[in-house]
Amino acid sequence: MTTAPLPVREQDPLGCCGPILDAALSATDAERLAVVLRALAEPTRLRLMSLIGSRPDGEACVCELTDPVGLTQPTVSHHLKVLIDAGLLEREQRGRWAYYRLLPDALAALAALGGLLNAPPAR
Amino acid sequence: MTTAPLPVREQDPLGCCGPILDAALSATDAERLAVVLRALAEPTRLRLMSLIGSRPDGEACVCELTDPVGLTQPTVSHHLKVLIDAGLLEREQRGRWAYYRLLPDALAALAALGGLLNAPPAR
DNA sequence: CACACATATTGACAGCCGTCGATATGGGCG
DNA sequence: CGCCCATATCGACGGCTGTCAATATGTGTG
Repeated sequence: MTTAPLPVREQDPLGCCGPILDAALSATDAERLAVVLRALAEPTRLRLMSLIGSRPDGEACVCELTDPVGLTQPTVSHHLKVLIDAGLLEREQRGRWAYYRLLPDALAALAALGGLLNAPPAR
Repeated sequence: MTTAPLPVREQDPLGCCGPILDAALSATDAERLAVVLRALAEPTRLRLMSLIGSRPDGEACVCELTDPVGLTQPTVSHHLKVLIDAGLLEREQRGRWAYYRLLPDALAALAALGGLLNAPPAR
């Protein structure tokens, strides 16, 4: 009891935890990762991602998103652009509408991030 | 070619992808997740997390962190506090030094996030 | 071509955030 | 107790960002 064990490391001491925990992140790698995380670290954008991803066909147009998030159309378009620039969404114009879809990386990231919802800050 | 397949969904159409992709995120859940992501969405804080996590004993004190990130001690202390408030780090005072360690959620999150480093934005 | 509709862009403004120097706090040592 | 060292807090400043109203762009329709 004197030493609380490290929760994951011990099971697989050599390289189980991905590049971030094996060696210190370089400044450029940290910036690259931060670009993606900055895009996700905003409640509205998280909801947009979730709204798009939870559609049965996996896509949505702007007009279907403004209402659920309760913001103006320009603001929603702005957020979608941020997500596209981060490499998380793709845009496809079909007729008058623009359809947005999650890219594979985004799917993986959101699936992984879901785990954080079950564990509120450990006070 | 006409329809690019969704990369993950098709393998397991019902609930494979965690809570975020199964149903639209509520405003409060989005805010809860954003709190954690805001803390991680900063290059310096990512490097601090990585530096701490990649230590052989899984912990580090402030004096060991200021040099690698190249910032002043107050700034590093500030970042560490942000990470603690987000429930990602724990602090233990031992003698004159304060040792920081990654919490289990942080370990899981960083391990998952590592995947994003291999895939630059899909232009 | 003129119009209507969906979306994108622009410009402005308020609030948040990363950084620093200066200073306070807190623990060990003589 | 008085000093030193490690860390935390404070106050200030500049830059970034989320939001909106107004307007521009683009796409189908009559």
